[in-house]
Amino acid sequence: MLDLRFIRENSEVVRDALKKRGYDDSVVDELLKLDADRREKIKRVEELRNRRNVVSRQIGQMKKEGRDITPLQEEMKRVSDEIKALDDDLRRTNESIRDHLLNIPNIPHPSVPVGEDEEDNVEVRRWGEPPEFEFQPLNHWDIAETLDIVDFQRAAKIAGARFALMKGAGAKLERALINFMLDHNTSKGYREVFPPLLVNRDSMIGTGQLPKFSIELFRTVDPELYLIPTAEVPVTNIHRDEILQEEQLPLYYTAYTPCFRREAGSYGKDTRGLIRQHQFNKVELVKFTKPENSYDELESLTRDAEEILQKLELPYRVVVLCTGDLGFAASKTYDIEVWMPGQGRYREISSCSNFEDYQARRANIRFRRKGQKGTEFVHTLNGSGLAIGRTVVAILENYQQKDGSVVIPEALRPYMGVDVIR
RNA sequence: GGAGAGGUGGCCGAGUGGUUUAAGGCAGCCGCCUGCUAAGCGGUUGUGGGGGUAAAACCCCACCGAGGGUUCGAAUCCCUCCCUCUCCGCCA
Repeated sequence: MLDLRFIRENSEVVRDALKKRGYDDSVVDELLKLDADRREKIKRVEELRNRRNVVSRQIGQMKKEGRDITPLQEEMKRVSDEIKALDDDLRRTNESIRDHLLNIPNIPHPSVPVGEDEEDNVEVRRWGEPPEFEFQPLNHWDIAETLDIVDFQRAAKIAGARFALMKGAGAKLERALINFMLDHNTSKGYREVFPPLLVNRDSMIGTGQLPKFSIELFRTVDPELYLIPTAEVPVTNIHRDEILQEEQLPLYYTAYTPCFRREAGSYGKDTRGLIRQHQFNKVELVKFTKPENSYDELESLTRDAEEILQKLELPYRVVVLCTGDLGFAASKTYDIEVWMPGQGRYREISSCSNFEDYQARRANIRFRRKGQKGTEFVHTLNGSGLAIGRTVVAILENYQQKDGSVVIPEALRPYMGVDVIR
């Protein structure tokens, strides 16, 4: 959420940001009107409240002295009624302002390239060479089914489309990758947490999933809770409504969680295989930082995620998302895309973002500088480190052998206990 | 699921309708005093918002788990909800 005062004082910046993202900017004018209206009403209602406070004190005094207070009481009755009416009015105005604010995306960082869609994302670096095969490389689902390590048929019977049943070495590969990544991340100074997988509405609003993107979420009915689409949600909300001390920052967390996504609107996309599932595992990186450090922290967070692919010796590239492709709450995002021989292209395996104070303002996460009055919002960042399912895909496809077996990357062998899946 | 207790400022803790529109203590910060230290004395200490100012100072409003209600006036009375704790039941 943006600061209303910021919008008031920098309306052109906000309008410009909305246009770059392909959003309608008329909301700015509506907000400015509501804001002026709000402040006018606050002024009036507070004057009335002040009058009521003063006179009520008088009444108490007079009553003690046994004087007649009836006329004052009658006047105050009218004042109170007026306050009540104005309060109702003001509440509606505030709600309307909040609705508008919650639906305005974050402002892209100046370094973010302007563009319409993923075609306009800009590659910033590559690592590794796509492997050469002396045979036609297979899709991961063909490899997996042959090895009998993923069963899509039975998963569909149990749950439906976009679910997978991992079996044998497939299940173990999943578990090995989780442990491997968590160990890597904790060695980089991230504190491991295992959060709730169902969260309340306030948490979803805090990180920006609600109210705008409810269609993407699975929800329980009684009580009303939401299945997390990413560990970003519960982990960022760890410090919701808190005031941190400057010395506590930066805070680094890593969490393994399953993630649940409706994938509404992606019908027909990646219908086969493990790429796009309703339930998938992910290891996440989350940072809380001081504002002046957040962009350096974004760089190091991205490098931390990249290192996992380097250790696994999987070729990848890093792209910076353009304004049109940038997520709603993000100011700047690097996608890490791993090479997938079965598809002959790079596919997203991690998304590392700086949200600046956008989530912190929604979730009310602040800090106090030593020796200074007042508070500031922290900056929040997160990135996948990494998506497990897609890493499985990358390993199966990049390490496939002519005989149908799959070699396990060396760094992963201590976790897998075997060198080859056959 | 049943029964009960409780949620007050960084912490402890008083407060059941009007000099408590949050006492007192602890901790923190500042200063003073003392040639003896975890001693004494005084002051100070939150968050958000509106106004004001060149910027301050300053003035005002709100905040005692959340939201409603009663009242001239609510931490205090009433209603709904949330959370925590204890006991019972059930349970991985």
